[in-house]
Amino acid sequence: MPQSTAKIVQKTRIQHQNQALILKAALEVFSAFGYRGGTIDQIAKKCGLSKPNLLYYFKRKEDVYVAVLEATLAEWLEPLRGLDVNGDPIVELTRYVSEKLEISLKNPQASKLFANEILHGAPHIQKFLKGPLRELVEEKSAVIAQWIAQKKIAPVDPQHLIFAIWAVTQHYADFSVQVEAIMGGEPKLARTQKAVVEVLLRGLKVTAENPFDEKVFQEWSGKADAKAYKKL
Amino acid sequence: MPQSTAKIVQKTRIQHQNQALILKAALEVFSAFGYRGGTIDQIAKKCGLSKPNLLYYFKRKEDVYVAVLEATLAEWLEPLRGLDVNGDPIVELTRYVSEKLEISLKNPQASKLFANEILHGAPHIQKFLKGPLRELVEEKSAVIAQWIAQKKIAPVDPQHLIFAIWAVTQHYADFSVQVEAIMGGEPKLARTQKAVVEVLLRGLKVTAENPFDEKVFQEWSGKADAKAYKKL
DNA sequence: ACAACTCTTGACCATTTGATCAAGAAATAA
DNA sequence: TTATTTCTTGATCAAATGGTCAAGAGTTGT
Repeated sequence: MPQSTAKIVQKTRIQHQNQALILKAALEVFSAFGYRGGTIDQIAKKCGLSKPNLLYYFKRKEDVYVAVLEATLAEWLEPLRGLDVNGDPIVELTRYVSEKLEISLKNPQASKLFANEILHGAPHIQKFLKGPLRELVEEKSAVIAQWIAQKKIAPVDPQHLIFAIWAVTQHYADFSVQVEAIMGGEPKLARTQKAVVEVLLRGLKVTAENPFDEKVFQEWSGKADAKAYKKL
Repeated sequence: MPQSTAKIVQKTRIQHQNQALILKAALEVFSAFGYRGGTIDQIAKKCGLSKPNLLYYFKRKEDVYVAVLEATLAEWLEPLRGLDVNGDPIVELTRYVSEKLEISLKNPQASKLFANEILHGAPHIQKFLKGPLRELVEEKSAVIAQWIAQKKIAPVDPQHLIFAIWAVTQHYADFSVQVEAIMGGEPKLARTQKAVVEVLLRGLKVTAENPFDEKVFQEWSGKADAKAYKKL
């Protein structure tokens, strides 16, 4: 008998090779046209396989989509993982923002694929959002909250800070067409990185000239959602 | 003879009425499923018209899409238009950010429709991006640059600041599924507004405690792109 | 009431597209 | 070589979908 049901467990060299071909082509097609917009004919043609041959490796169109989508999720989480509570907050956050921006811009297709999935209700990755992603955000929110408690950075809502970082960094990949239309061309990575870091993080710095704002801090730490950060 | 070619110029009461019905249903469908993903059957069913009847008002599916898309563009520009060079920068920017966020959250479908269009290369609104939108951004970038020159706010790249504001405010509408998955429910508008304003604008404030940073300013105003802001 | 115009729809068509299948070609193991 | 498994594809299907058309129903002005 052939393979199990939907996915091929892992076997021959040629399987490995063709699956990689398919996933690569599928990323291009789905990121450009969306799930409904992309066709398996397109994908098959793009990687030089016949349509039935493609369907030999992935039984259904949806299987191809899910496979390529899941391949991007790990990459998505990676940069945030590195946020180290023992490091200097500004250094850590600067690294995170720069890295996230760079990854988004280096692989805009993955970013767009992900954005498209979320935009249409994330029908295939609900579990990822409510599971690993949520847990990681909670963990790293706690890290940021700790920095605030230690008065190393100005008080902000950690979750919303993370959202802001995601929003801005992905914006340059997902909305590249708009950015380029307005700026009249592709912006330079280094320049964008600097601008984004400044916009997002300057307000957080605590220095001699920017003392920690006790008033805002009191107000902030009195909030009802302090529960989430108390468990430190 | 019937109407002109594609669009109906403006005639009877019943035309007005049905076109409004169609556009409303089309917004729901296209924002949820994208252009390729949404079908005219869906739209027709949703507004209680037969498919041929819908096609009587809009000859082609694309015409429906373009019509509903264009209807959102004006709304898109509106909040930024209000940025007043004579007002207090922080007040003006706070109003802009709050307003943009509120509009996005009040009409997430329009926001998602727009996001989807850009995400897939903006095939229908290239002119809008390179025309009215770009002009408005240039105009308002100049306003922000002037505030910086007057040392009323800290130096930032105005265009990137505007991008950041767009990115963050739209994030809550376009990626609402992700936000809700992580926060465990729909966030409160007022709370989000406050957090977003803080994250985006706190770094800009110039007060006794946050003096204007001459060093960064020198560096910034020496940049090659100062050309764009010199024409003030 | 009548004519002219506007609106509505059932039936129909052509194309696209996801998916199947049987049969043959390649590769692999004996 | 031979047997077995893996891989490939032309032909074909059924469903979905954008779009057409002619004929009839409704509305409006005179």
